[in-house]
Amino acid sequence: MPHDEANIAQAIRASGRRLTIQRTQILEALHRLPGHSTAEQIYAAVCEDSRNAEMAVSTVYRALDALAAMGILTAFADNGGVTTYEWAAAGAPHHHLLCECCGDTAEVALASLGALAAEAARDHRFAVDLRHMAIRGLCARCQRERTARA
Amino acid sequence: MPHDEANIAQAIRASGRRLTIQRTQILEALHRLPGHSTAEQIYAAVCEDSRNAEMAVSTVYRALDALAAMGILTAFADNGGVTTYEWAAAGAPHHHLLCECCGDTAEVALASLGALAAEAARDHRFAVDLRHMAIRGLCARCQRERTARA
DNA sequence: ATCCTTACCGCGAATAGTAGCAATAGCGTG
DNA sequence: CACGCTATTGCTACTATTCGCGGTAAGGAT
Ligand SMILES: [Mn+2]
Ligand SMILES: [Mn+2]
Ligand SMILES: [Zn+2]
Ligand SMILES: [Zn+2]
Repeated sequence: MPHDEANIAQAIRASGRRLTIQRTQILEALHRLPGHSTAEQIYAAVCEDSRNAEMAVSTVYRALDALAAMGILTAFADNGGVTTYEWAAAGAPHHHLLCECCGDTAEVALASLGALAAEAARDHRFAVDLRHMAIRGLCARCQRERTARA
Repeated sequence: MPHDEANIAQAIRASGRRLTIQRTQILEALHRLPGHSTAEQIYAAVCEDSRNAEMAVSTVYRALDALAAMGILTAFADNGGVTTYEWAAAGAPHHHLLCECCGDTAEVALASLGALAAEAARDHRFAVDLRHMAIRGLCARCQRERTARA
């Protein structure tokens, strides 16, 4: 969860990983980008900075994967199936409502997910990953359109 | 939800879609395959049947998509990100617990998802799609391994 | 049975993301 | 600071899935 340079660097090394220039540049790009970003967007942001040498896209995918595995970033698959990243520490813990119809995504905090996690733990000894969870369904607008058409 | 030939055929036509031989063969393959299947597996099953002429893979993807949109099949992205299909009417309504660590998936019924749907509807006018929902986290075994290692 | 509309098919190209591998470069150690 | 181990990179090939297009064939209506 550390959001500042020094702590992130330390966390990366403490986990047996290495702080490469590529990862540094990716983290810088993430600091510049607001909210949710995809690997392609982050790659583009890295390329934009003329001080950076060229980087392979696969490096971005692998770096984001590693940062998410460490809990520094959170990831979720948006409606197009594209993986989307965000600082884990950004704002309050929240979840995503993805409309299957229009593709819209909303950030919300759902209290009843606590009960879900408790039930899964009690009945199935399963530890639900609540961070940045994506829930699919229909947004208000698309529900209206669907009932209007029927 | 119809599981038998005649009802499915009728539902397909009623929705303005067409019951092509390709779709018939895909439905036959689905009847043969047990549990969850991926598009590739269904494609392989269609090809296996020597009575069938060759079919393009993209046709399978499109057919499964259409059948899922009609509610005849349900789909969810398994741990590898591979889309997995199942008869919507098969067994009791259930959900999936996907272990992010070992990739294992378990089928369970979670009562507290009702409260989640209610909360999303009340606070965000969002209709959660509870059918075949996939929840990620850590299975019992992987939790044990993780605490043992720490 | 014949016609007409248009949903659907096959094909080939494009996309997001992963995997394998040899070369490179962090970083803990002496 | 030089050394060695191995995590990581760049590249390329590959997988799962989607998309556009011109041709085909369901199936409702004469
Ligand atoms: Mn978010
Ligand atoms: Mn299932
Ligand atoms: Zn919507
Ligand atoms: Zn597991």
